Amino acid sequence: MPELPFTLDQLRILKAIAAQGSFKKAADLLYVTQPAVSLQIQNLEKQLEITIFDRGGRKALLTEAGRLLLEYCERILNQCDEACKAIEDLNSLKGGTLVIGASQTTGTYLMPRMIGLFRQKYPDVSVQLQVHSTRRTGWSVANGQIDLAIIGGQLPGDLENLLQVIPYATDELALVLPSKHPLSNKKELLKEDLYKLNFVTLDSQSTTRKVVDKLLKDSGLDIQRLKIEMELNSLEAIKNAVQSGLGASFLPVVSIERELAAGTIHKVFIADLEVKRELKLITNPSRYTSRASEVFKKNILPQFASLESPLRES
Amino acid sequence: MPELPFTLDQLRILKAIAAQGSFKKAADLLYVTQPAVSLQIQNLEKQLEITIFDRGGRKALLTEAGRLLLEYCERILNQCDEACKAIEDLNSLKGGTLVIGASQTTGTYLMPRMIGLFRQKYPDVSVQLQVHSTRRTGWSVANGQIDLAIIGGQLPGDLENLLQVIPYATDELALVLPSKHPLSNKKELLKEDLYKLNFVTLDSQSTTRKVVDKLLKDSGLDIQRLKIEMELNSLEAIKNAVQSGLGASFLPVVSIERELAAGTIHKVFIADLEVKRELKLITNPSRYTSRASEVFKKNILPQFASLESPLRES
DNA sequence: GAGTCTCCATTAATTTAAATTATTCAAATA
DNA sequence: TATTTGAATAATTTAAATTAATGGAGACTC
Repeated sequence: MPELPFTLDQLRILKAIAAQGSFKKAADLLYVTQPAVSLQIQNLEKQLEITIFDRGGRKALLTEAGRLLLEYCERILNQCDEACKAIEDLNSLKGGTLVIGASQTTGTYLMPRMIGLFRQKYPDVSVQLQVHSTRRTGWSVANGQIDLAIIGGQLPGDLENLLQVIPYATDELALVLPSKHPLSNKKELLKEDLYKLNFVTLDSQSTTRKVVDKLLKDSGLDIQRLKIEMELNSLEAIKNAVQSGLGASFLPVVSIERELAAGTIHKVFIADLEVKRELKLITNPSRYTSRASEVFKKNILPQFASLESPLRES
Repeated sequence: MPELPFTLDQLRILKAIAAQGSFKKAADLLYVTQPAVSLQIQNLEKQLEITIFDRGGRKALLTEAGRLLLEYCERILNQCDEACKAIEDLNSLKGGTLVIGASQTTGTYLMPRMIGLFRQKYPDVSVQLQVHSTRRTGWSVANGQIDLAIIGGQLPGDLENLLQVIPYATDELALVLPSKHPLSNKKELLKEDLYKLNFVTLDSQSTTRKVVDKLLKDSGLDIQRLKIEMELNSLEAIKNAVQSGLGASFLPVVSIERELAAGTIHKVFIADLEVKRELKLITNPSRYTSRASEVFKKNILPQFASLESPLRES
């Protein structure tokens, strides 16, 4: 790899002299002294083994070699300016990309609203949302493919230490019934009532399903006795199934806001049982945090966080 | 004019690290120490207020900002390389332009051969020949529009001091007669014989004409008594006129080599009279001398110079 | 899982380079 | 010829880069 025979400063000086037609004026323009300019040009001429300026008369005139160099000089300096601008844009969030990871639920119901708000504030940052399993999302954050993510499940142990995990919000998994279900007008059910219901659930691989199962089990219920009508792999499908009267389900409240308002499904409380899960923000502390990521974490997330979230403080 | 937030060296280092995936390897590649690389990148990051590399693991990975900068970096460095190559080409005469000035005579009969030889040796240098009066050529050399010139006449006094004038060759202005002229078979004429001839001459403005007039006058001839059949402004026209038997003329020998060989015109000597003029090389010592000009002066001109020329020495 | 190796960051000391001031030189203007 | 303006030069000061040595964190070895 060859050494560079000139510096950007020298090119800048060359350009200034060419524009001003004088070493002195160029020096004034660049806020340096005239000898500094003279020396830099001398160095440049020495290194390139060419004469750049005719210093004959009152004005400094370009030689042929000087004109040739000036052409490249202009192009190079323009590229530099452009690079600076691009970097500035990136810093001021007028560009760049933010990659957000999320689980199915948050990715479907929460993230779109967050991203909408973010894009409203920073329309020039392109945002990419990657909806994957908790596990895969965790790994993506670990190796830098994702800037930050919201997950609802439990990370594998090794990732737990590697990543920064901040409790972000509490997501209630509400028991919902078809609106014409006999139990749907009751304010509160007993745990035992659950055994009378037919459930439409997520498939058993899903993090949300696992969370629900664990909570029900922990509260003393025998989940084997619960009747599962069908297992679907999409929350939307489950919602439709419930609305169609096919059964009950535990669904994240964020996913059924519209349906609850429209009255097409009913949410019922269960005595002594709250099915809730912690949504957690995960980031990779050992990796570079982009401005966009920083801003998203500081300004956007708190607006959607529940009251208990540590993010509320910032 | 804003200060530049980075240097070419920094960009070079950035590129090397990105290519090698390691600070150390980049340092080795660039023949500098590792801390030098680290510091340069730190400065770059500080100045641009961005993080360029993820130094998390074993490898140095580019951040988004880093990738953005690298793109510009490559473009800028490419331009720099191109500029270097262009300058090198210019230095090694693989490019550039040589502007040569000449009077009518040398421009028509001498220069084309010289330029041919030059172009044979340096086919990538474009050569421009400007045929003008001695006066105008002198001024063009003075203000740098012409790199070097061969003139046959006398420069205005003010230019004489400003420019470097080197005697280059002696150009004989031979007396030529139509081949069927009664005097054309004589070996030598007497000065008085000139009064018997009809002359076809250049117009009285021309330098060559003035030179001839002066020499004849100095040798004791009364130029008023010489019969001038016609005045033409082109040597070629005069040659044709002589060949057609319209009269005699003093013509530069270089311009009539072919005609003498073919015997279509005759050259005759005059006793006690040599009509000769000095062809002079003029250059501008206060101006930059291009490589092409240097080479032309040193390598090409001597090959066509007469024995007495100082250029023969070099 | 302890040790070693590799790689990046940091610090201090030296060296090198660059900018500045002051001065000289040259050319153009009056 | 005297005066002014611009560029080159010399010497000092100042800043910056390099070197060398140290420290720390991850990765491979046994």
